[in-house]
Amino acid sequence: MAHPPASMNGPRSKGRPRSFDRAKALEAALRTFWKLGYEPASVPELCSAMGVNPPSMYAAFGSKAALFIEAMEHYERSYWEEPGRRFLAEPDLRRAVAGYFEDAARILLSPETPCGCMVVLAAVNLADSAGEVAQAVRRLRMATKEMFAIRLRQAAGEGQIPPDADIPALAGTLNALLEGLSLQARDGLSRQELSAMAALAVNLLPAGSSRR
Amino acid sequence: MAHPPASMNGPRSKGRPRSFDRAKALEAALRTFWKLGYEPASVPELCSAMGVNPPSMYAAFGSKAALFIEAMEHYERSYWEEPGRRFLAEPDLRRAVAGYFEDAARILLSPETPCGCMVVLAAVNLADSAGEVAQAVRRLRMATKEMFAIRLRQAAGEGQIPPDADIPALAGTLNALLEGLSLQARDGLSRQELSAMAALAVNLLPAGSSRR
DNA sequence: CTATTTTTGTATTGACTACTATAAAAATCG
DNA sequence: CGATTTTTATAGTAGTCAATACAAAAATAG
Repeated sequence: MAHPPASMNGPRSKGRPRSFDRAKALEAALRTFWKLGYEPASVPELCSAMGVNPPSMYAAFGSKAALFIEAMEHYERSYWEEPGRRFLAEPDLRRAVAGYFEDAARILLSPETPCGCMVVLAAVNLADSAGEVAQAVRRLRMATKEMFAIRLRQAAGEGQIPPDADIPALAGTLNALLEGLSLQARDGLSRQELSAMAALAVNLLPAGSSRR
Repeated sequence: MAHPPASMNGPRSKGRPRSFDRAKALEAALRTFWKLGYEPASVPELCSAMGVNPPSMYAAFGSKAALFIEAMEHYERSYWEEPGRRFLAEPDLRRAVAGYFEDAARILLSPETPCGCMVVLAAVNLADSAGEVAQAVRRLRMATKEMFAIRLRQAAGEGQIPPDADIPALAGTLNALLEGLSLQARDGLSRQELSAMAALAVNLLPAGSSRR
């Protein structure tokens, strides 16, 4: 515990250097929250997974709620940002939807990570005291729905779906199906089952104006 | 507290009679679990809603877990049994699906009850110690999926969907969408929004053999 | 009546929760 | 060097959790 671990900090500040890697500790916390959920993950269990004692965790992250929110933001960036970019960039709407739900099935049942989506599952049924966490999670869920809506508006402008399509309802339904898949993943369905279900998502889209 | 309240028990047993209505207490517990979730609903809070002290609750129901399971079974019978019967009895598959999801939207956002489905939402993210509850909830969720599968097999036999349709995937997708709607309901969507989404469920069904 | 049985309310149990007071340790600054 | 600052580990804090020990109360049985 003599030298500071490899971390790219600027000019060393004055006090005793931190003896753990903040990013790795956050990753460990993410895994624990993802697997157990917000409230079942106790602070001692989190700290044990992080390899850190409670006072160090509180000094570095502030509180259990702040640690969760930071872990969730890291999760979103690590797992969903790139699929989201592909979804928005794919010119063909049906290919975009099929591709996104394929990505989702892969993420939700990756053998290397806990089952299901952390944002959907890890913060359901919170006590009133965790209102801060519930708010942050809801905001992220709404962002995904809005992403669907953006891509659908674009498709409506290009005639890939009828111009009078009910875009909020479509976006909401895609979002509901996506969140439902997380529950299925945690209930133990196989990767094949989940992929077969994801492939049906495109059926929710109404026919393009070129076909009617 | 002199006479036993109106209850249709057989020959009175020996000891001091119960001073509360077991069925009404169960109903109050159901509301509390439904609104708060399994773990956030504390025993003192449950007992307060039931108008009963903890020892009486434990004598009547056994444990918090047993109380939840009994409340959930009562919930299922009270709210979903009849829609399920209609779904299985309706001869036209598309009308059956549309009707069931309409019913669901109404139940999930009834102004008189908490938002969302108790079976889907009230027992997500449980601590390991609540394994008994998690198992009971999962069993009920699987029963709903099996109900979809039964009706789809019947429809495939009648040519309302292609005979080679992937029925497990279809049933799973309908189930995932239904469960996703519960999350949307709890996230604050309106009855109109939820109904519009529910109406899209029939689009998941492949065209009947008479059309290809 | 007394004996027995069951429910009642009060008050508590030990275990667990998130969080922190304290002081020693380890770095930089002057 | 000594002074300052920050992190560390130990050992707690107060509060809440599900579940109960206990004895008074209220019924039936004989």
